[in-house]
Amino acid sequence: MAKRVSHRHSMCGVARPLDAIGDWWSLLIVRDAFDGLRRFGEFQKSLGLAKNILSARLRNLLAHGIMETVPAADGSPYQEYVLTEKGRGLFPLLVALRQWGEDFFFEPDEAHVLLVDRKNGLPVRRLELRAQDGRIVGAEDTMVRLPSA
Amino acid sequence: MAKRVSHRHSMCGVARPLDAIGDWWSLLIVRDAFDGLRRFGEFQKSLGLAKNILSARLRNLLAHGIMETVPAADGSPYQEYVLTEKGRGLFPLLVALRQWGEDFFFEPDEAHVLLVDRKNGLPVRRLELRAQDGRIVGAEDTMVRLPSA
DNA sequence: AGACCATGGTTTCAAACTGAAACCATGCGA
DNA sequence: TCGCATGGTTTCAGTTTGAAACCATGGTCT
Repeated sequence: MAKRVSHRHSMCGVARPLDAIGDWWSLLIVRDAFDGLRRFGEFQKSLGLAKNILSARLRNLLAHGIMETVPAADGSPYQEYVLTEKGRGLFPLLVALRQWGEDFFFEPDEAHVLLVDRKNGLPVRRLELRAQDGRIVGAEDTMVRLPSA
Repeated sequence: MAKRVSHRHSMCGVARPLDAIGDWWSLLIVRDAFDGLRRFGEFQKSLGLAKNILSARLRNLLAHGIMETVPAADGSPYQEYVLTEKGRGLFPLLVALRQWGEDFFFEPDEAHVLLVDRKNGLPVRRLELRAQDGRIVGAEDTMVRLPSA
């Protein structure tokens, strides 16, 4: 479970997060958690994955501090799985994924789930990346700089 | 390769993109492609993955229209792999991943690669998600709305 | 108490996937 | 012609996946 990328360059800033998340199922679990799901059974029903797999993925998310268990909530003798701060930090990633999906995986007229502002129900804008001076920048406008200097 | 999530609800707006990407390796390939890598050998050296796996992942990325092959460039008799429009659309996702990594996987003083503005070498800002009215919104401020209405 | 059931897992086992290494193919240049 | 660089494919053992069966705990009903 821990040896997916044998950190050859001690794992770059993209590989390390990927390794922590684990796999796609984990990300779908996190998404469901953002949607308010908390119980083992809820995740299982929502995602339709095998219980052993769900169990392993939750364990991994706990181990990486992305989710944590809390004793109960409604008095039932079970525990619930909730996002940690670190887990909630995945929100922009999920939004990016969703917006990419909207752009390239749905016909213009095809109905799809929409991420909307709670305040007024209007769809949110696109994610935007800005430079220090406030310009919106894309891939072409940026580059990675090594730790160095 | 195509049956990772047996689209139970015909696959939501998050699962469908995930399915197309394939796996973590694919995302690392895309990241390398953003960094200018184009050749089979370059990807293999950079990522250190087995050639058969790289071959399979590239095939998958091609099949999903995320990358495409172009005849040559420097006259060599080989093809190069470049991002399509769809592939370039993954930029925000990679940025999200990178920023999450910066937040939770590096010590404050630990050196790490930085995404900078080409124009002036300054680090870019954080990704931001805004509502229609311009407010910056987080997970708590949003919800998903079903196709319905 | 005893039977039953809901929830949340673990175990088992066959099939699929992964990845290291060996092999193959093509197009050079010496 | 030989040798080599590049870009793959094939082979095969080891790992992972996932469906199904099983197990455990605690509550409910009678």
